[in-house]
Amino acid sequence: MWSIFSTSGQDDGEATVTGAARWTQILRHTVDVVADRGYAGASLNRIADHVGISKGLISYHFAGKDELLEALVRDVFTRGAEFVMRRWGAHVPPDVPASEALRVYLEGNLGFIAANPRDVGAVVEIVRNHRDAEGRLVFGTAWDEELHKELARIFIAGQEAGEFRRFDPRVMAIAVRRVIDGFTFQITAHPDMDADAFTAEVVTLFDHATRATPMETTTDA
Amino acid sequence: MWSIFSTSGQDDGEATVTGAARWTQILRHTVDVVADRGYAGASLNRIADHVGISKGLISYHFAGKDELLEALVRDVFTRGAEFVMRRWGAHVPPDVPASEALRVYLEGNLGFIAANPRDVGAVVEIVRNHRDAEGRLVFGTAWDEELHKELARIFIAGQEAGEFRRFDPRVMAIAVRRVIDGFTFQITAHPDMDADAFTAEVVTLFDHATRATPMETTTDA
DNA sequence: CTAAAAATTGACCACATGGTCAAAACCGTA
DNA sequence: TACGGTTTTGACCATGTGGTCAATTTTTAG
Repeated sequence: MWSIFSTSGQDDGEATVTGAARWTQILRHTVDVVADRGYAGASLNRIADHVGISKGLISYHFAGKDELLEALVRDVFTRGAEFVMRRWGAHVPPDVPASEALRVYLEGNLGFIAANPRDVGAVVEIVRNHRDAEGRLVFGTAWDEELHKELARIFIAGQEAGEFRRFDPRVMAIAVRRVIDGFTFQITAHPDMDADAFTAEVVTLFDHATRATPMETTTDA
Repeated sequence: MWSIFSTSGQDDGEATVTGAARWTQILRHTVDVVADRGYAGASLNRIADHVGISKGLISYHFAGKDELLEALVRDVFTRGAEFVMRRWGAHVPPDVPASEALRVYLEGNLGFIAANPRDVGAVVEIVRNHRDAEGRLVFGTAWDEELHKELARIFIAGQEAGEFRRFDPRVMAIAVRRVIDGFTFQITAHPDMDADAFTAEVVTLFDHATRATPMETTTDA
């Protein structure tokens, strides 16, 4: 699970302590700039100004803007994966019912977002906008594909166990991911919202959406 | 309903036939460029090249890039509203059950997207990215707010009628809108997908998500 | 204390951006 | 044909972009 990037933790190629600190500092400020000026507004100049350093220094620590953004995405993603896995390990014994797995998945993801809204916001912005020279999304497609496959596995397991009704796992996966990402926007736009209440609503929503109705609990079609 | 823009139909300020034709032509090509190069990749130069005219001519027909993008959004939005309203009028007699209203809402929206994926894709791209000089989203917030309110009305009606279970109408509205917009991305990434099947799945999903379970059909808490 | 290494600056580059404008081409019509 | 309005171009502008690099400061180690 969670395997788009094979990286483990800090992939920060900086040798010295100073270097690593700057590296982190630049990433943190990049998050801020992207989060409140958007992908298009996050120029190297603006980021440098925001950090309080010269633009050249960014180039000293990162090969180019692409690498900076990639590092940002990788960093937040890795932390998110750790966060979710920690919860998973704590709450999910082997062979849990799929509905439990789904609940933990949702709570984990929404929990991480609630705790790091700006970071996740920046990542979403980048994933949704960063393109190569030919105009193809750099992360976009593969990213979604991976996350959807992951969820689909949970759904299929639940359907085979008769726990979930029959539905297209792909469509349900899209719905779940879309709602999760939507939460990022919501919490950004309304920072004072009740994240736990939102989470509870979403969990219930998808519980109803997936669970087999008593009469449908039969075997195959 | 559907009232962010008070405009009715073509707001095209062009007096002559030629002018109106160019106006439309530029908008159509802008859709194409935004749809496959993204918001950031849609420069006036690229749009002009794509149309086969000089950049200056765009400025002749539109006061600026902002106005061009606004016109684009308004145009597609208006057509979408008409599309949905037509279906509504055809299929929805007064005092329909809320579940029917929701179904028609979903089918209308997804139907329009399936019929005009690139146009809607471009609009989503613009709405999600276009910012003013201070970095605030120009459409983003108000846009969502309006659409959510609309859906919330349906949900509240359904809950008052005992047809829907008790849930936060706001959260459900967010979920519905997120899934609808997600469909735009899906159909863009996989143009050969089965839109009707997807629609059916989504309708079922939200039917389960909203409908009151037999035992819950009671009155208030 | 000194010399090498690391970190940092600021000037610079080629290029793209949105926007302007005078000149030219096009057009209907008197 | 000549006029007047509309349409269209292409050169131009100020600004911003990502990126480079020699020169400089700061840190580290011998």
